[in-house]
Amino acid sequence: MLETRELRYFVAVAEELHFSRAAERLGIAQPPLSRAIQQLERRLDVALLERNRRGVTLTGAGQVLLDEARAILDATAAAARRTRRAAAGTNRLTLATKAGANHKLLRKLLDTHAAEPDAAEIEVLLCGMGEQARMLRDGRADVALMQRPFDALAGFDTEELLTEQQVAILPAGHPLAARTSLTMADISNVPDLPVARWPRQDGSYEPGPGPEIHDQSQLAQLIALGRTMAVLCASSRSWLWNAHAAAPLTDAPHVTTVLAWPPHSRSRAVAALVRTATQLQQEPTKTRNAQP
Amino acid sequence: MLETRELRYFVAVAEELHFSRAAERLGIAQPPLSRAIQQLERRLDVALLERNRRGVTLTGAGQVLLDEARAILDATAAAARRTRRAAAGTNRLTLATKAGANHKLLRKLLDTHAAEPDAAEIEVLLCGMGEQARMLRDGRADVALMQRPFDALAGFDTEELLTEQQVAILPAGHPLAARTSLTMADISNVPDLPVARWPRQDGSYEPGPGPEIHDQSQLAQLIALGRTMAVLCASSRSWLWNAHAAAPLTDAPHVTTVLAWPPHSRSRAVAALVRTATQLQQEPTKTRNAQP
DNA sequence: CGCTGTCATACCCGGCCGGTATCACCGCGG
DNA sequence: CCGCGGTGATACCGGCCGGGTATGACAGCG
Repeated sequence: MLETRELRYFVAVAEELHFSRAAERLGIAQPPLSRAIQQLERRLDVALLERNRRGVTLTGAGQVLLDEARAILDATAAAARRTRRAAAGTNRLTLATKAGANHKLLRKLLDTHAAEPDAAEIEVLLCGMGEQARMLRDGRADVALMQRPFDALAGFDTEELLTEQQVAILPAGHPLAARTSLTMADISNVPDLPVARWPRQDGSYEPGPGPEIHDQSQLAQLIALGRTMAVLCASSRSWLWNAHAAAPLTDAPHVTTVLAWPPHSRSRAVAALVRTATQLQQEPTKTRNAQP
Repeated sequence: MLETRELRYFVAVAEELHFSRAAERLGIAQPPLSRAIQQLERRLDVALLERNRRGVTLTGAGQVLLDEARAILDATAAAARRTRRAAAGTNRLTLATKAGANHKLLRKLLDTHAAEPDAAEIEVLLCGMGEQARMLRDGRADVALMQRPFDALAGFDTEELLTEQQVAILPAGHPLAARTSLTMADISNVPDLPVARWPRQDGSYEPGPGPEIHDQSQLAQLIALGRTMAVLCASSRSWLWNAHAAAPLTDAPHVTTVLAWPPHSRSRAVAALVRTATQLQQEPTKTRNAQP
């Protein structure tokens, strides 16, 4: 059976592609690390690394193990955290959500849930773009609000909460802001107003003229200054400034906000919250496409 | 960081609720096991087990860790198996499917995939009821055909392939077999023909008059003998005997056959098969609700 | 009040994990 | 051609820890 320590060592080497640096990162000396990796390869009877002159490369099998090991190490950290939190307060939940998104929906979910008998106390954890997945995976959160198709939902159970149109957020003074509706064609390649660029899953940005966005307050500022525009779900209207204008995008894909949680979670508290959310979803008229 | 060994030990104790039996199962003596669990509890600073007079019970935190640990151990076994298989043949896939279901769909999927350039060689692994999930989780399979809502799809990525009606499979001579369509009400509580009972996720059976079914051949035999009937998806017609009859159930929920795979799988071969499956799904006229 | 069955404690031993020192090898530059 | 720096592998050693045996503490029970 693979030991956690071996996986940790292997991930370090596979990421650094350098034994000495990996050893330093792990806080051990290089020879024991070499030996540990050799033992791992012997026990699996698989070549994981190609030792060339000048450096190390991953074999195909090594790449597979790297993916698997990362997931296992995340799950292990998650197990420890969840166990500790279960011991601390049995009726507490941590909900991760994008900072600044879905004010109303979140408010409604929390209010409705709090009204239930024996409702778990819910701690809200605000995190940056797409960080919710990591929070769920490593056990810092029990449940998260995420958005399809933006967030990576692979590996989680989900409950759909709200589907809404996307809108373009523009500087109030811009000519396009006068329009009552827009299309993707209208907003692409506007010379003086490039579309803002969000980070991808890995944190990198695709090339383009627009500014690189890290969080919502920065985006709001840049739009207000007339430097960029952004495409967001309709409920983002709730945090608009006076200097902002919003126009629906008729042909942009709809965005679905979902409640997500780790699939093997059998927690009573998560189940209760999901049940609450399901009921919310069945009477969506009050929140769907709500206008400010 | 939690070690695999500790998790293995804890799972054994949590399942047996008995140190000596758990130690025997693990192939070690009882005292080291006691010590290991104590160390685990000390390092987590959490009480996992309640040692009463006469036996052991799990605390809430212990229950949480049990769930997490089982998932981690499965993932660890999966990692080893997948790594070994990646090393053995880089362009091979194992597909798990229910024995006897979806002949045509599977055949079409395999044929279409084999026609692709650089197609991975696909090994088909037939397994019993709901075993596919375990096969995927512990790395014996890379991809599986499963059915919603019967199979537990939590934690997997899926691609829908085929949605079909359910049909009642009856002994050919039975009066109900003459009907061209049936409802759930028609077949529930038929005195001389109780509905067969399938195992649940945990392998147990819910109580009822019908026989307990383990596999499809046994079911076929029992139906042919006039001892039971069963409700299955329409494509099951393809394996019917002369002694069988099938009638569509107008009000039974539809069954969707999906291709499922572990969410973090970044394998080229899985991606290619999924792409093939997506294309199948886009031209569904030939297979959807296919009648024999 | 022993007897039984439970888990915990005490103690010992061997293996392995990690450290230091060193080697083998390669590329490179004088 | 020959050191030199830098790579990972090897050799060896010491301490810790995981595992074993023997035994204890304690509760239930006849």
